Amino acid sequence: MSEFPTAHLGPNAAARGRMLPEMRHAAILDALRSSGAVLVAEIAAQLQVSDMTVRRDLVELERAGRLIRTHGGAVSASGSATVAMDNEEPSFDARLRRQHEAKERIAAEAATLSMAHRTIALDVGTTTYLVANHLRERAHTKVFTNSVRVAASLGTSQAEVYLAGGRVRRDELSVGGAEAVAQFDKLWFDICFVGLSGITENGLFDYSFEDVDLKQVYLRRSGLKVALCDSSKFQRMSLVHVAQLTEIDVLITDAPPPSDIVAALKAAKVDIHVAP
Amino acid sequence: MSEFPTAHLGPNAAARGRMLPEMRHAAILDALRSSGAVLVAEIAAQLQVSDMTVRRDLVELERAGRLIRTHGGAVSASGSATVAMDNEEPSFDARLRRQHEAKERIAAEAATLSMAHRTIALDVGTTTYLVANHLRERAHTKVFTNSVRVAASLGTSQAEVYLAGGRVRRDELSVGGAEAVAQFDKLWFDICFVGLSGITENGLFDYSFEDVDLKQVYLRRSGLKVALCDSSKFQRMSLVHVAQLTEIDVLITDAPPPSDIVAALKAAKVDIHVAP
DNA sequence: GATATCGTGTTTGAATTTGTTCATATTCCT
DNA sequence: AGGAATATGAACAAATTCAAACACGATATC
Repeated sequence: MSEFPTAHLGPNAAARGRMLPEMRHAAILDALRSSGAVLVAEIAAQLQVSDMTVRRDLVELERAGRLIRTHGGAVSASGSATVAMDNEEPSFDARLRRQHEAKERIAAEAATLSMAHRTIALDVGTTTYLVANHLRERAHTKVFTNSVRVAASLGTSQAEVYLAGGRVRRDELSVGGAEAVAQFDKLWFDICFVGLSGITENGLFDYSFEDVDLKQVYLRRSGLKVALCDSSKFQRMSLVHVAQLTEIDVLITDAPPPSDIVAALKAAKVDIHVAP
Repeated sequence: MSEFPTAHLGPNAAARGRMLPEMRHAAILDALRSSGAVLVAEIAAQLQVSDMTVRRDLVELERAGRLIRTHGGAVSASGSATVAMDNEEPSFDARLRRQHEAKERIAAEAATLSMAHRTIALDVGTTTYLVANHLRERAHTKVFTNSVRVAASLGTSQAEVYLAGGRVRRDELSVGGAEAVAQFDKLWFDICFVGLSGITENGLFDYSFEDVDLKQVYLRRSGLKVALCDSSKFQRMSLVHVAQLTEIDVLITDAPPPSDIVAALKAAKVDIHVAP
């Protein structure tokens, strides 16, 4: 950490010396993560800056949605769940915002489609994460996933959650590896929802080869195989080929795909759901 | 600090210093959850504020529908639940606030102790969660856990995280079950940190029988077995007996335990670390 | 090298919160 | 019932906290 003497008050006080705003922000969020609330005066003393500076930091952090300001300090955002789930995560957050409305429509449609099923497999990804939010009130439903985010989100809901075990991928917070595959390959799901990063007439693609193994497990071990794919991903290939079009039963998207993809999907007997 | 020792009334006096209104609200609701009813004077003494302030808090909380005010205090809103169950486990957030400073000191000590080790097993719980925050910068370290919270927290850090697979327990977000046990029982950890909810000369105790299986795995499969236990848990038994004192190597706590526990620990050859 | 820009600290007055006092209302006890 | 004891709420005072405006220094830009 810091090579300054420190040795002050506080558990990990980065004191004295010039300090970049980002370091202060990190310190504030760190304190918030461990105690759920911070006080302006306390932070100011610990970081050796004026109250006003701390307040300006808090304003900025609040605008970014990382905390909620109150009189005298701030409390943790996202309720006070302290799951550190909604923290920066540049990639995931950025992707979540991108095409958000389309993804939300797709997620709602997916939730409707899942109504009749009791064991649901949920892949990793932003769209599937939004699907999870729709399943919160669903009692007597078992959700199987390899996404730590989905597990954390549904961990406070009615649904029963089963998480695959194994190595946790950084940032994406997905679980992968042979162990996870073996664990889920023994099961059978009524329906699965698989996220994608690209679709062409040649099949389905994703950028992370670490997550592909489990996508294939979901597709192999489910009664109804549903792919979720917003319109920005049409005609895009990515790093890894996940599956052929014939390997899915339903594609949920937000706009009609180009005609060649439609033709290929028809040939593969895939239902196309365009979310309203 | 220029205040009283404060450690007189209440099992967990979260007093001292300034306090955000939100923290008071949380404390009130927490007390309400565990005992079903609260008294104005009691809360005021415990939080070191005037009665009037407590009343204003209660007015606010009543308007929000979180409780029902009575003469002299308030009772729980959703009357049905909250029957003063002592074996009931309070919410994660409530436990995180309770004895927070002590837990943070324990966590820092645990982090220091873990320095020399490369594969670390981290149990579920608030104290172990705080330990995780100290491991964020630790590269080339593998952390094994059954806590979704720990995995989410460390998922954006330098450390490598391995999560056990299985059923996710509601609220606590811990993974449990035969699958998880089998998965970790094949491994060997350099050091493990196990959280507790009680310790007596007869051994270690915990609220949740669902989490005990994995605690025992950690203790069975680790080179150095470390228990984390703040001083409010001395002489307290809980639902489940986790292990004998002889089954751990180190106990980290925040204050010297009562003499009979010390004697029993000495007999069991357990190192006692009192975090400064 | 001069100027603009950004971040920070200080001052000031306003807004919010908290503590205190004192009538009034409620509960408890005999 | 009556009356003592206590809780309550309104009003006010004191203490904090907030935010806008300005000043200062450092860095960036031309």
